[in-house]
Amino acid sequence: MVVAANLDVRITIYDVAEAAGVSTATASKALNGTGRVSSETRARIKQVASDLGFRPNALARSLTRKRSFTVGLLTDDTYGRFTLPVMAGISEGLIDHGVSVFLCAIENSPELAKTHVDAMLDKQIDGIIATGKRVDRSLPVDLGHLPIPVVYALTAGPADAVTLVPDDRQGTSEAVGHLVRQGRRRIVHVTGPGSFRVVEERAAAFVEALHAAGLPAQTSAIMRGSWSERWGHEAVEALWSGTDRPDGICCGNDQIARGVVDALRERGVDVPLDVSVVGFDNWEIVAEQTRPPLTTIDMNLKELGRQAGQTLVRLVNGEAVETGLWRLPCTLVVRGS
Amino acid sequence: MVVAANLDVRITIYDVAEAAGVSTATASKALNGTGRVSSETRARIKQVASDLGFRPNALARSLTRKRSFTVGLLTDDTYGRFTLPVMAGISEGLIDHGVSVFLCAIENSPELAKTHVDAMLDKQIDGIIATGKRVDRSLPVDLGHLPIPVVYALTAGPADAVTLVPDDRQGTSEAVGHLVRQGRRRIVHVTGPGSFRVVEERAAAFVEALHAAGLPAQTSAIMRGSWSERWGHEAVEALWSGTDRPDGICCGNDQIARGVVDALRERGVDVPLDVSVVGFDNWEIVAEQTRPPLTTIDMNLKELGRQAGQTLVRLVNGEAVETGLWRLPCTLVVRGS
DNA sequence: TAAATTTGGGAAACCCTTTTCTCGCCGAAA
DNA sequence: TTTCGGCGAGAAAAGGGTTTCCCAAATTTA
Repeated sequence: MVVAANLDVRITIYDVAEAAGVSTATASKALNGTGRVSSETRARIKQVASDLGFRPNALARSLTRKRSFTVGLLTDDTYGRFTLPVMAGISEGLIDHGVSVFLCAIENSPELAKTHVDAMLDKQIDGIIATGKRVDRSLPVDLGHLPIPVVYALTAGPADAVTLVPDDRQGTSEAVGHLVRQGRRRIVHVTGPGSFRVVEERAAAFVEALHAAGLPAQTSAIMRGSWSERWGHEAVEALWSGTDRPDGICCGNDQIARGVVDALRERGVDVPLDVSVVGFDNWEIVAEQTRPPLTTIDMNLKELGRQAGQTLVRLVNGEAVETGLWRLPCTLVVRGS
Repeated sequence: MVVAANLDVRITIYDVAEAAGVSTATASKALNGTGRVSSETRARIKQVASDLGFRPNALARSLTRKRSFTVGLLTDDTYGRFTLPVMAGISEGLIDHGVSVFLCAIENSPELAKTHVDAMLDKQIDGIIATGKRVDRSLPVDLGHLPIPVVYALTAGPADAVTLVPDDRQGTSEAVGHLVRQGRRRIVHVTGPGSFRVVEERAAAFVEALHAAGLPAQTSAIMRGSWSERWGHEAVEALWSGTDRPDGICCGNDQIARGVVDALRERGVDVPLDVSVVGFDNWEIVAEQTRPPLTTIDMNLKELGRQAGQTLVRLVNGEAVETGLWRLPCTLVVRGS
């Protein structure tokens, strides 16, 4: 049988105290495990609280504790391809600590960002996580002089803050390493626009990885374009119109890789028999639908989000945390290409 | 010149009252536009508050007002293709009302969902928006007996609540109407698994739209499969192995449409010269990269999110709102297919 | 001019919890 | 038997606002 709960009458600590025949001070101490309360009294109060279904009002608690167990999540990425796994990781990593997350989609608008930040400050949030879609761009709002800690994830932050990003270099090494292990010797890098810092980082790592494998690395082996399938097609056309055709292609993202694989198939080049292709991002919707499914690099964004959340909690708790850029490892995901 | 703000010393209403030479009661009334205060006094207090940079502590305010100007957003969709635009719309539609949004990724776990809901209830949220990836599935938590209003968006809700979904029927009509206007007469529908309710709704609307156009509509013109590019390929293969080939294909989503278009191109069938193809979802990353770019149906999910947020606010304000399923119109987006 | 209103503003209670300070009591040491 | 220390518990003061009276002065009405 279901007992009709008095949903619109919240049980307060006064009710608990009265029912247990103690003062609210004692009830509070008993319930929170602070202060000095005899174990019998403590047990009794806890029992009463549980019987009554008492749940403390977090607002009132935050008012005195000056901790709201709430943090803000700022993002300029409504498209969400990168941000969403990060957000999910943050949410997951924080709920265990009883921390809730305010979502703020700021749309690249400084005014909107300020509105959100002010609203959250008024709500006494404990900290902020800033996240975006580009590691080399910062959000259109200055979070540097806030009275609360800020952690940056997948967006540019100041040097004296913690900024979490995927380790693009290590990820690229993994990709090249895989191609080398497949016996590939003529490897090229088809990547995005040089205006993206990750492009140059990965390009440098690409050259380095080839060297490490004892392979020649011409800079001509690095082809920059857009982050699109179209560019994958164009790159293949350019490569196959010459005589020095590659047998391994390391791509800047999965969309380019998809274009490359499609273009190769259309030319009758077999993947992975004739040419091996590795993508980047492990964007499953693209990687799994490619024929054959893409071997690619996963940036472990969910884990990155989780760590961002936990780092923020540590900062809020006053723990010392090493500032600067944290590069989190990427993982090779082997599929069919 | 920048004045160094005392960031760690919050200005309270006591400070404002003292500086203005009035009581806190008067200050509160003046700032909130309530009670009876002379217009000069009101103006003076407002000026003082602004000079001091006073911002009320939302926690303290919520404690007495019993309104926290915070709502919860529950989602089981960490992949986010559908949810993210909805979330962005919610966030945008609510910040104008000074309402912040708690993000809860519940991952299909009832325990996690309950943890989140309890945490938010403790934080005195004013309402909840439940959102998901399937209109015919509900979240793994019962939100029916909560003391606060709940709005459902893109997920199944009880009949006595407001549930917002895209108008799949109208969207399908738009798609078919477009094909008909292109002069197409032999139109088929390549769609997803029959286990999805939207599939059957769209199928029914497809038949209806053909009738309305005076075209014959056999049920054999509806081909159900998976939501994948692969299925698009397979469907084309099946269709073109017969003699009764279509000249218009209405697809269940953009991925299927993409597969269809690719398969047609590989067969040397020209899109849109020989065959017109319409997708569904307007998932830009797919639609724009298809060759030619996909004509498709946009579900206006951001607008749906915005309306969900505003509806929730109205419910929180005690306004009467018509319950049941709200079908929000879709829009045809014409591209090259 | 006296009575009845209206007006502007303040005192105090309230929202719910935590925390500090105080105090009585009991057992142990002197 | 007195003193001291520790223990358990409560009173009261935050914490930062809002809101409900209530009162005195100014204004209107009779």
